[in-house]
Amino acid sequence: MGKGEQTRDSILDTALDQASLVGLEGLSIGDLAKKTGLSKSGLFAHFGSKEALQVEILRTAVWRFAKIVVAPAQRQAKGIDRLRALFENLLDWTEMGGIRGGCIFLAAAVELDDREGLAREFLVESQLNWLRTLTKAVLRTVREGDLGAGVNSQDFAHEIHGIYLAYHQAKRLLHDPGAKGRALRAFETLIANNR
Amino acid sequence: MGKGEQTRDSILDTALDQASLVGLEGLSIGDLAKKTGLSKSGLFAHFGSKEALQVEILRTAVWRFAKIVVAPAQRQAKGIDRLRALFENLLDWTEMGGIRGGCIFLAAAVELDDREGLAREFLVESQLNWLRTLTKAVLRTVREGDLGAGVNSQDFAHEIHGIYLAYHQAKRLLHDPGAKGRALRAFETLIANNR
DNA sequence: TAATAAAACGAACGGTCGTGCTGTCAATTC
DNA sequence: GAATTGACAGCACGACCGTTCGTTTTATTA
Repeated sequence: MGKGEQTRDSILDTALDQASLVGLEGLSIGDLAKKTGLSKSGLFAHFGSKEALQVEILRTAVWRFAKIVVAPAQRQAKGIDRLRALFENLLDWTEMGGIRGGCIFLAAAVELDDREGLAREFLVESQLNWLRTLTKAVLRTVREGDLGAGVNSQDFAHEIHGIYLAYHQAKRLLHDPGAKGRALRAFETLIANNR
Repeated sequence: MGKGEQTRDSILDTALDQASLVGLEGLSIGDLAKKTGLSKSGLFAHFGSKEALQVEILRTAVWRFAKIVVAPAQRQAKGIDRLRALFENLLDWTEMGGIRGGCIFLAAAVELDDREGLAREFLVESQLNWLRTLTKAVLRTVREGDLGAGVNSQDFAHEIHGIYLAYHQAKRLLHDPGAKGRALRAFETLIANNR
């Protein structure tokens, strides 16, 4: 790995963390340069535009998400175990990934939903991809017999996603200590109601 | 109502809409002045600081939410009808309220969750208040016999909230035309599973 | 209608924003 | 070890940021 690539990666590490705190738009190149010990123009040259930087931040996040949430779950037996692993990994993925400001995909979702451009397009594709992964895991769980044959896998995936969203907000905005317990409970109830 | 108050209200109408599009921080006073036909300093004098303006925007949103979502539901019979009215009003409240950028409480939640200050405090109080309203409606539904006695009203309220969050994201980020149908289905399934 | 108070304006403040351009220094390649 | 490429710094740009000030216009009250 050449020098440039190395610097670029360390910029993106810092940028991801920072963007989770202040948002993709709120993030400033000057501030990021200060935090990484580079000059503003030196940092800027790595990406060429702020939008490109934002896309790369999202790409970094996707990569980390895959490593922390998806990959370990694939090592579980297909069916309910794998689905549960996906969900439980999801709950802690930002902490595991060293991201202080919470799930950047949720932050970006509300920040970009009215904008247009490459960052939005990349985010939409990522989210669709995640929902597909979740849906597929549900479908396999049905096939394994751990969920009833009448379960609509897509609806089910969205319900799991909703539990995550509520959990995330309760934890990060309301500082609700019961958030995680409630999320786990909601997940198990959802499973139990659809056996 | 004096002239000042009148102007202030029309500023807040525009500001609420704009903040829903670009966020509470992304909103700029100069741009807002242009859109309302005022000078920057003239507008600024109404609030004294940007943070105060943000709080007033949230207050405006709360007021409108109460009028569109909560008040009509109170005219329904207590129990399942009222709970359902709350949920269904919730799904369309931003369109009904003439807010183009989606639910500002969700946008503000991810924007403010790492900040501190009056805006964050106001938002937390608002969200807790909404969850209490929802919880109370669930509790009454249990008492009316439309939900089983074993239902944990607080958990139940959070699950409804989660359905809303997933719906909102699917609609606004993914432009999923099936979002509303799925949300209504999820709600009814949740009710049916807890009778 | 005159006196008073409220509302809005215009200009300017110090800062920061994203983005160029030019030069220099260091790393890679021959 | 020289030549070439790439990484980064320094400086400047025009634009816009939130905020303050003193002044002028408009609305309210006596």
